[in-house]
Amino acid sequence: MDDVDRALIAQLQRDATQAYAVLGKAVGLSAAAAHDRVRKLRERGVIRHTTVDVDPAALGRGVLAFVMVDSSAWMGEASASFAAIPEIQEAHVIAGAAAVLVKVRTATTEQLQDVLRRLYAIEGVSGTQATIVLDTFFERPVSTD
Amino acid sequence: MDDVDRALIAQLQRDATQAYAVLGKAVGLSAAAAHDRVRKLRERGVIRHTTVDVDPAALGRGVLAFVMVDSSAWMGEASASFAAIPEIQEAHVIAGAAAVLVKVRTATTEQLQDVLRRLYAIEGVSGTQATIVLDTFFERPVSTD
DNA sequence: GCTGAAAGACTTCAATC
DNA sequence: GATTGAAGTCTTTCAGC
Repeated sequence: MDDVDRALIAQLQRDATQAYAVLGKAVGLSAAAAHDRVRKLRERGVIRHTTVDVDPAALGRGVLAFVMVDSSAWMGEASASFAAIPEIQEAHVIAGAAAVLVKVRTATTEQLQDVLRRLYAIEGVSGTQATIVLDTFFERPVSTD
Repeated sequence: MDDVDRALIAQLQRDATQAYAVLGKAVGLSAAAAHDRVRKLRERGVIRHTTVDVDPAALGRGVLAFVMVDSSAWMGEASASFAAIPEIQEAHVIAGAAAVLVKVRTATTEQLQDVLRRLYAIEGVSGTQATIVLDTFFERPVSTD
């Protein structure tokens, strides 16, 4: 994991459709060498997978909210219960109270309310505090700096 | 934007390196037809770009926190100030108080403290409340369901 | 809007330094 | 590890339906 690897990752985060010849030239490597480096980064799990970034609004998910989910019990094993709600994009166990922070995307605020209802149905959930996002400044890949 | 488009997007979110022949077969289309559909989804901005998903820990960003940034003034134009801090992965203007919610990834909690210091240096910022993530249940693409 | 085929470009591997 | 060159595969385009 040296500076060349980091430069390759930064390039791929920007555009993973680049040909290895172009990618190599950008970091000062031949196509085959760039290919070999990227292959190893994938093998080692540094690069998990290649995906597409989709406009949430185009998929009918224009409303973004963060919801703090309070619970009366340890939620460390409740991952599947949250994953079963497709509107939930992320779920994190947080420090402090026994709580989970989730990132939710819905089409409307009515649907957000419905997600809250489904959250309450999860065993142990005792409360929710939703925070609606008015504007997203940016969402970007993990920095390689 | 029909069910076939949604199926194509779901496939690409899972693995954007698939050949169009494979992609087409998965949704019941020829390679050329799948290619044409995906090209149009890109043109229309539904698919914004193709990227790689990187393990944050491998990049020395193993600590995740969400920070609520309170301010004494309207923060609607402060995007660049947040973007200048590479440890900040996301920044959202939220409803309620004049506040911004940011997602931060650092190597250590000491570095998180340093990010808080840099946040305070932004014009108008009056306070921060950091919430450290103990465990991430999941982070996934926007659902096509 | 889809199919099938052809041309060109890219990935991928082996040999070599 | 990196490079060069060759082989195989995939992307991309276009005429036809």
